Amino acid sequence: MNAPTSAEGGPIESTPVGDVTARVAGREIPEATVARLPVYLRALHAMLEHGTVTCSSEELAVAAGVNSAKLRKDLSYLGSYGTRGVGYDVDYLRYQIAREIGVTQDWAVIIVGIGNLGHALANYSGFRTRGFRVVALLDADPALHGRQVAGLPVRPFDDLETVVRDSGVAIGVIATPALAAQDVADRMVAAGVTSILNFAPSVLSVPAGVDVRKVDLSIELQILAYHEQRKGPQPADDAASRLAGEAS
Amino acid sequence: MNAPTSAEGGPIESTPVGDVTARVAGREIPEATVARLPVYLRALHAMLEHGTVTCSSEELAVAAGVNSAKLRKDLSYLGSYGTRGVGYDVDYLRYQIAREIGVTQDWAVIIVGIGNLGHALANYSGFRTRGFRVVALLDADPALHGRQVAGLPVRPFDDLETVVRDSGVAIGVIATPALAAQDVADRMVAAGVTSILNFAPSVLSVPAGVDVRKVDLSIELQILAYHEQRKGPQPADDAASRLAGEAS
DNA sequence: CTCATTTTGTTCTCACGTTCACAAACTCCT
DNA sequence: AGGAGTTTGTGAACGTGAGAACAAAATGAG
Repeated sequence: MNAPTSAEGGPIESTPVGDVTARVAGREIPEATVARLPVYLRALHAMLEHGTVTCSSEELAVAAGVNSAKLRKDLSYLGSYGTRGVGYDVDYLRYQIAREIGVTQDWAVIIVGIGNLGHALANYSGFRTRGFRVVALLDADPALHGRQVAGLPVRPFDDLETVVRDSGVAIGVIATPALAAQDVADRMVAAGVTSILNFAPSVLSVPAGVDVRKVDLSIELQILAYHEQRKGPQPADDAASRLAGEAS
Repeated sequence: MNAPTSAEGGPIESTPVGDVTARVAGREIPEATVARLPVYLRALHAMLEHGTVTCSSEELAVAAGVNSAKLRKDLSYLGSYGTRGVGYDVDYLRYQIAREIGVTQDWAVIIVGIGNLGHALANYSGFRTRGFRVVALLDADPALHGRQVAGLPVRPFDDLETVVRDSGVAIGVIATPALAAQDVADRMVAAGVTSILNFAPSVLSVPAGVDVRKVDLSIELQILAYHEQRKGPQPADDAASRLAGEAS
């Protein structure tokens, strides 16, 4: 009754995109590549701090944990920023990737739900250093209002619309319990948020044009459990059975 | 110098798997399907709590946020647990998926790195209710040792081997800073851990046979930023420019 | 200047994942 | 009992992604 419209509650998949193809034509970057660009970016950052000026696709591929052919193909979607026979200029490539992703300027981010996880997210330094700036922490619980977390005061959830308008927030992070997530998402969308990172274990339905990405801790563990179970039946509770594999 | 051997530090991809194909033959579940099974499981759980006894593939698909054809194909890899013309028995299907994933019994999990994130993970109730039991919290910082977090004492990192042996831990969670992550992973692997969930922003290299899954908060945000940037050039900092997209 | 060497950018092929469409199978109504 | 109506399970078409292999371009030696 409350949810906007639209099906297509893409959990990890992206939104349909649609007309973007028509606009730029030939500058479409595959989703799989987009997901790897931040990894390359981080590797390049590390190289810069290490003083490395130039690197080959092979070196960067190793640092990013991917195949070098895949790396080159990924980079080719951005343009030709390397020099044959030489490699890539680390700083130049770093800038080009950052520009393509859009993290050359800061993005304003709000976090809704300042529980344990929200706390951790607010304090996560990786945001600040990667082009994101947390501009507001919101929570529905009055007991939290005014308390300082990571240098910011926790504000009432009803400040949402004001914050979005004043700061031009486009990205919202949901760290609430599952039951509240859809309502929070609806309010965010209504306020003008067009990208949502959802940590709550629930499927969000949002209108087309709004991107939702989901991070689910227990799902990750369950995927690991599946593979673990296949390796060898070791129920984890009886410690002894683990030895059966190697030793004897 | 410290890292074990093996390349293939699969970030999200799974391990090579290898001989498993030969062992069971015909019971291989595609990785993409494995990643969705926990979502179905959660939806079924919700239905059970709601008192729903039977559901169609369409209903479950909507609840899980996927296409119904995809859902049916996914379930078909497990076997034929539905009834044509009727649908699926919610509780029966829930059990079958849980069994396939391997969460009918509890898995012991350890968390290394009890900072803000480790704190949040230790308190995350989703673990306990989904077949995972946090058996130990480890941290290298002596200042934390002995402090109670989520009902468990923080123990020295050097207790790792003891804990793994005593509890038969197969799954380790890394919530340390990036620099420590590889060392922690190495110690975990040496101690017998064969599945790792890595929250640190670094590429881990582990031997074949060890699964690593990575959760990277800033990467998720960067992917959102990319799509956000494509929607319309709205730099987020200057709030006014947000209007420029449509008008004029 | 020419040639060998290095490393990128790209093409081609194969495998995987998604979606459609439909036959098989079950229920319910007459 | 028979037929209409549902809903599953699956075969086939289609699109996307991964990896191998190679041509193009740059450097450096002679």
